[in-house]
Amino acid sequence: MHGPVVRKLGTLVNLTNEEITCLESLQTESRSFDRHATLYGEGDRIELTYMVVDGWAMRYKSLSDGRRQILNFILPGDFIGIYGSLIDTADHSVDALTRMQTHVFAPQRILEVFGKCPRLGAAIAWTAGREEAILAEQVVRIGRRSAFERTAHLFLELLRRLQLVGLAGQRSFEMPLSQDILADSLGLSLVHVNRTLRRLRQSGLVKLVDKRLIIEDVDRLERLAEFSPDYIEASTLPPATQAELR
Amino acid sequence: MHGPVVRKLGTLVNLTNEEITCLESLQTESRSFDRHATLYGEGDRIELTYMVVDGWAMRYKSLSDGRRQILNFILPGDFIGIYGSLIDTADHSVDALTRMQTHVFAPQRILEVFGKCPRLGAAIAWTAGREEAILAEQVVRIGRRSAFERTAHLFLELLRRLQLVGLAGQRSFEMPLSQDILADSLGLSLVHVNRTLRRLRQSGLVKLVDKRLIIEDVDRLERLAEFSPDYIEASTLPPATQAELR
DNA sequence: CGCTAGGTTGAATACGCTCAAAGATCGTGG
DNA sequence: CCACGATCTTTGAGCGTATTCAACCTAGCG
Repeated sequence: MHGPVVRKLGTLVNLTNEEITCLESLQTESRSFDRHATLYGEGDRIELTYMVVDGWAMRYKSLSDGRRQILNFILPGDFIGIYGSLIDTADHSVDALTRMQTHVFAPQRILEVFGKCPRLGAAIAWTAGREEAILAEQVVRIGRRSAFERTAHLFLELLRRLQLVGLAGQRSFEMPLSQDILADSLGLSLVHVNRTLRRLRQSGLVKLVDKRLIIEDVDRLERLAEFSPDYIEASTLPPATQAELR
Repeated sequence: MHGPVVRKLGTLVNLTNEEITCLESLQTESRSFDRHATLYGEGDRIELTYMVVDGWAMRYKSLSDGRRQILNFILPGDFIGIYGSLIDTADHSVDALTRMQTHVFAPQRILEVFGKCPRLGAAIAWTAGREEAILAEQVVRIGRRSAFERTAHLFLELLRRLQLVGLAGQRSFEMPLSQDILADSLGLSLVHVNRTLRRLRQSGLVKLVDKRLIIEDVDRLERLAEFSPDYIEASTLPPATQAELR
């Protein structure tokens, strides 16, 4: 069984054995983190790149008076610090939200992959593009959606992203997020998140059992939140690139 | 005199003549757009990449009921559709905010540059990373700052970005944005933007003459908005990459 | 058993929104 | 060159969504 990274990149291009070997060359060293561990903080030099095998993390920024905004959530299959070879100090922090398991390597290793396995390199670059698309959707969510829509929309995004790596069912997934964390992601107050969740529950749209989020009617919630999953899934690399990278 | 792209990339790496030639190979074909022209819309195939020589544009998403959120502003020196070789349909739209002048080329040309002039390629890739950093800052701005801080913060961002390409003075620049556009960038209503601008004016922080924004006291405004320009400027490429790309 | 982290609820307040209408500015055609 | 329409700005009034403050409840863990 392959890890979440292979699974995710595999939906994009059919990885050859050589490419899988190439990817595995990045997976020589493992490192795990406890909940609340800080992988790196604002201003730190970025010396390492991580591939997340298991667990959740968050990328965030803090203001001096304690306000905090979560930029996005990092899930299994995601990379942390891919831009390490291009940017030397971090402009945000990354904390583990659960216990995490990762592979670590030097950022320059990515550049080597581009040379050796260009098609795999393209798939990894695509990953970076998708990350930007997720960030863009986060801007719209916070800027132009109501608290109700925002929350629903985030849940649907998490559902889809987790499905892509085989960690969510048709309509449910483990969600290790406190309301406090949700608030800082959604740009809302903790109290208002609590009330919004209640509304979502009372409308029969979601159920929350233990830490598992169950979406009662995915279609209805998608319509309500005007959610479209295009920005998450890989269609394929455009034909031009496919040809270019042979 | 070189264009804004050379100027911007030049702050990052000292471009050799060969690299400048390499960059100029992307500037063979020009195209200009009228104000309000749509470069591409959500769902369109991305077939071309643009380098902006002059004029402003915006990247935005719309909801079905007419709500609109601007993701970021595109200024001279910026690229549009760099991910063209990786993503085949656009998940957002790009409209010209003023008359624009650009250079166009096929997305795959970027890949060629990576091969021929790797250091220049790295500088262009850095550009993409910076774009993500700007988007991240937009998330924080909208999610966790007050209307007053938001507006001030955006103005400072625009000042710095324009200074980088030589299009702003020490404390002022041409800003071709209506309040309606500002509102959709800041996640506020038009009316509230108007009132916020008045407050900024009455506090003696900014002045708006014709379409020129003058920041009365940049330091004070930066402190007030908790603005730090690190995410905009190039420090340098990290040493590891410099070595790698020789 | 007591502490801490997280969840729930109420009450009062405030920030920003909507609706509405009236000026100002600019480009264009008569 | 002026008049007209279109676009953009300004202001008032009332409202609503989301915030703050505060308290209490619950579960898990040492």
